[in-house]
Amino acid sequence: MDRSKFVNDPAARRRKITLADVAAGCGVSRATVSLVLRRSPLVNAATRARVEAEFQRLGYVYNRSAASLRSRRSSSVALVINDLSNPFFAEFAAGVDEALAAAGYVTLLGSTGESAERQQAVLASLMEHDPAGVILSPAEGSDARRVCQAVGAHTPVLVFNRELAASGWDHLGLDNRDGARQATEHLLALGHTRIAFFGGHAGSSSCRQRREGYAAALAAAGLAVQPQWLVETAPTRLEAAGQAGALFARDPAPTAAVCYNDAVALGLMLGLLARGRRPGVDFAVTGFDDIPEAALSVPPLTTLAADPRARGRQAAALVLARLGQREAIAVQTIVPVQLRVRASSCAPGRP
Amino acid sequence: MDRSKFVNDPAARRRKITLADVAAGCGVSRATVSLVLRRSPLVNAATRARVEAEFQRLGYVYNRSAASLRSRRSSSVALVINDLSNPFFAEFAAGVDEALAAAGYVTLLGSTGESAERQQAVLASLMEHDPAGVILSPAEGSDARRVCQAVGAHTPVLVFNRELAASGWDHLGLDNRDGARQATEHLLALGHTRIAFFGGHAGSSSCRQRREGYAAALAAAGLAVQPQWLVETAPTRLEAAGQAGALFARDPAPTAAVCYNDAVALGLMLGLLARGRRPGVDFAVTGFDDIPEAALSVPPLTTLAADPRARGRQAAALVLARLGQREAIAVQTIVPVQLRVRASSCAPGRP
DNA sequence: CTGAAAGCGCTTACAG
DNA sequence: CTGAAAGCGCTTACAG
Repeated sequence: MDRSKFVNDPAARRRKITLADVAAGCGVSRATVSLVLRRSPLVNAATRARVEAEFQRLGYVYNRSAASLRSRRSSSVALVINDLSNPFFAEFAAGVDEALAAAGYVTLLGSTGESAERQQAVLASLMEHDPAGVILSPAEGSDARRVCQAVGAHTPVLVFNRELAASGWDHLGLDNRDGARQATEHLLALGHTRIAFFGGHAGSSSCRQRREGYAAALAAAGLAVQPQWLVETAPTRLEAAGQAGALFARDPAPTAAVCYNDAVALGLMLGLLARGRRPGVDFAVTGFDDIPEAALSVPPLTTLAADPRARGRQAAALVLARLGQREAIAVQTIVPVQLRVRASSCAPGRP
Repeated sequence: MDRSKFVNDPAARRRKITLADVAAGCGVSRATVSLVLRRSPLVNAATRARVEAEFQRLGYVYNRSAASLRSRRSSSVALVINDLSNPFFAEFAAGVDEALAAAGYVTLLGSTGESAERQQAVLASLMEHDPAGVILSPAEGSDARRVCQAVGAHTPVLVFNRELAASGWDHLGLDNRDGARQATEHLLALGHTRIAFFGGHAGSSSCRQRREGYAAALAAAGLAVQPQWLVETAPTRLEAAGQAGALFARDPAPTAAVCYNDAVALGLMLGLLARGRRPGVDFAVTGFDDIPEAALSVPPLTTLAADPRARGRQAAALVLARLGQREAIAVQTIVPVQLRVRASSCAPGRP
């Protein structure tokens, strides 16, 4: 009797336990085991107990890919973001993953590093894994048509943060306009009248919207926007620090700046110090995002809180809600942001 | 002629294009198309061109799950970490994802929130997606046996950061002992002789190792460790700030502290300020991790850099290297950490 | 170099 | 309530 092939053949020994093994092990059909797996009420309680005991005994692991293939129902969702090293996106991703896991989905992660080219490759690769839906925070310069081509027409997409013109997809965004308006009104209420808008690329939708809110608040106060108070920078700490001088190139110089985001505001504060001006004493600064460092900088930064983790949970809920009903019209969700007043926004003229 | 079922049936219209469609579309067998997909040199160049044109024309998307099922080769790797809101792990995850994507794998994300219970559930869920390997940064209090049970014997695991006793898996860790030794020697070289070790749970392997390095450096300098200079805290800024007073409860008080990590060090600095002591002037502090905030705190924090993104890439490479040869012996990789000297580590006795 | 057939592990009608 | 059969989209020997 040759049992060696069962005992020694490594391939045989490491074969994974399948549903058929369980069925054979307790003398029922594979269909019945499948019904037990999916908690069907059709199965006799005694049969169910026998099958479940066999799951334990054999150490059965459900093969969800095989199930997805047959049932045409995917249990994964793709999440495509710029970069996890940005705490705003890291928190967002944590919220997405938390909500997807709670709903029984797994998160397929992809990072674009803010490159539209890489975004195409990442999307193509993720689509081969047949996600039920896609949560996409588009890289700067994304082309809606190319993204559409990569994702196809059958997979619902939720676009987060940036806009993707005319894509026809659901969108979840922050109320950039209102946030910048709140920050500007806060500075006006402190007595500032010469207020700059500092940082960001004017071409991006979020920067445009924030500038609109800033301009609207000034206009409502009867103040005109001075062109030399609109300073463009990459949205990074480093570039912002380097551009601080641009605010004081021409008179009248501003006494406060609404910054594109927290990174820019923190950079500006460093740049101000380097020029002998004390942020929060000689010059008022506000940010946008409320990243963890905002509360810890010196001085602490007045900013707008968007709660990215909650936004992640919300994005997951929105994309899951789409799975049943793909024909419906696209939903645009705009989330309010909250002003967090800290010491960086001082009154003008304080010594 | 009833064509309505082809034109109007939504199920028919949204049917995805399969390899069979492509084969039919250019009059070859499915096997040939499969060979084209996998870039086999067996296919005639003209045939290959025809098939590839058909991919374009039909907008074919490869179904990697079906391929994995048949070929028994997975193209995903599971990544299980505590929480992306910790910048150390976010950077690590970014590095893992970068390297996996470059190798053609997709990252399946799971977060434990530092709960061993949740870790079991997350692992079970991820295993159902049949990852080729698992990268696991164990939650505090993980039980190697339970983790083994969830992962099974057939999937290679790379354990990151913490140790998982006797699991028999590959391990990638920081040189905690040497890092703490470097920090302590740096403070000794500045002239300190009363140096505390502040923060962390003495039960965790990383805290134990860092304390060892600290004690070794003191011993090498002929100094004894004073028990009242060993202060335990949760590894958070908040708890660390609250425990600052413990350093000064008994004489002789220390003039410097090697902290368990950056979060603890930043908290201690706040706690020192609250007690009227100026970190970097009256008292020297070092951290561990070099999180982005370390360079920006006031004063900037002397700490040990572990380059978590590079560690992520390394972890991905290690787990991918395991895929072919699962029988081999476990590899323990210890990565050196580098001291970054900043203003928080002052000399003693400066006014 | 290409094709016909079997099969990966599951689910889904359909009988009984 | 349970089982036999077909099939999801692919790959893999095996013929030719």
